[in-house]
Amino acid sequence: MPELPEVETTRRGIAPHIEGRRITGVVLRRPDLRWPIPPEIASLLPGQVVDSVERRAKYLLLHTAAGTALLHLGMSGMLRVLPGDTPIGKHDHVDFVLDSDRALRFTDPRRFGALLWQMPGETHELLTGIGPEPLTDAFDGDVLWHLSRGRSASVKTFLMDNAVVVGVGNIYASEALFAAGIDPRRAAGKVSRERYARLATEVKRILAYAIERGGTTLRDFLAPDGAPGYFFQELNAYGRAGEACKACGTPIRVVTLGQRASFYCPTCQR
DNA sequence: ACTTTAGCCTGTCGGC
DNA sequence: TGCCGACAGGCTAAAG
Repeated sequence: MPELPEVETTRRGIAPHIEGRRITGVVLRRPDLRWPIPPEIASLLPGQVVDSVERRAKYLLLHTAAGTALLHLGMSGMLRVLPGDTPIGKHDHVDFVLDSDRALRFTDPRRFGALLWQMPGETHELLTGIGPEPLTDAFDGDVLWHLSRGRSASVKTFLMDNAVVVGVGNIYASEALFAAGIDPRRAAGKVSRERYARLATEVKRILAYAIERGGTTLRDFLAPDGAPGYFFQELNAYGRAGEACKACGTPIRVVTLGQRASFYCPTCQR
């Protein structure tokens, strides 16, 4: 399930093959993803050169002079650059045919992903009102502290709120709270300024390290070149219920917070 | 007006 | 072998 590091890994994998290339055709095999694919993509995109591939939150943005294609991988989405004659699989929903005799192929078994369109100068409404990028200076402990005052939701649910900071999903929220020594069940409004500073630092450190390691592979995720992510081996809390805490040996516990499984060490996290 | 919660979308997997 | 429930992330609508 792609979170920010997996989307960034995907961006870095496809960008060298996409940027500066011309899209010669678009094949839409299934228009019914998370939202319907805007049909104008099939007419506007062919002939366009991809100027750059950007990531904002968990969206990938393919910029062209005619507009920008927004791609979201959902839970099971994958983007790969393949030889143009690669046989079509059951869940291969979109091909962007390139002038390099290859194709950028979007595969998504569960179809929670999306392909949307943004005209030049516009910002898609899904990208408005979302929080700062966690790996920029716009995100720090004071942002968390200020926004959290008076909030009764758990600090983990708060950290996963896209209006607070983007790209921190279930896996990395659990890991960052473990690293910061904060109990995920604690009310967001009752976490101190000092502890939020630590939390923001850990969010940045863990996301950056996960990107360096090629993301976390759980179930479906593979980088565009087919390589698995190796951050999985570094998980200290996520998915380790009943296993010994790597720091103190206490069994890791799991609770449900905001409809999400949340893993923590009852000794190290307070 | 804002925060929080519940529901929905779909395929896979484990258990019986 | 086949069925059923649980689960996954993130957006939306409803509730508080």
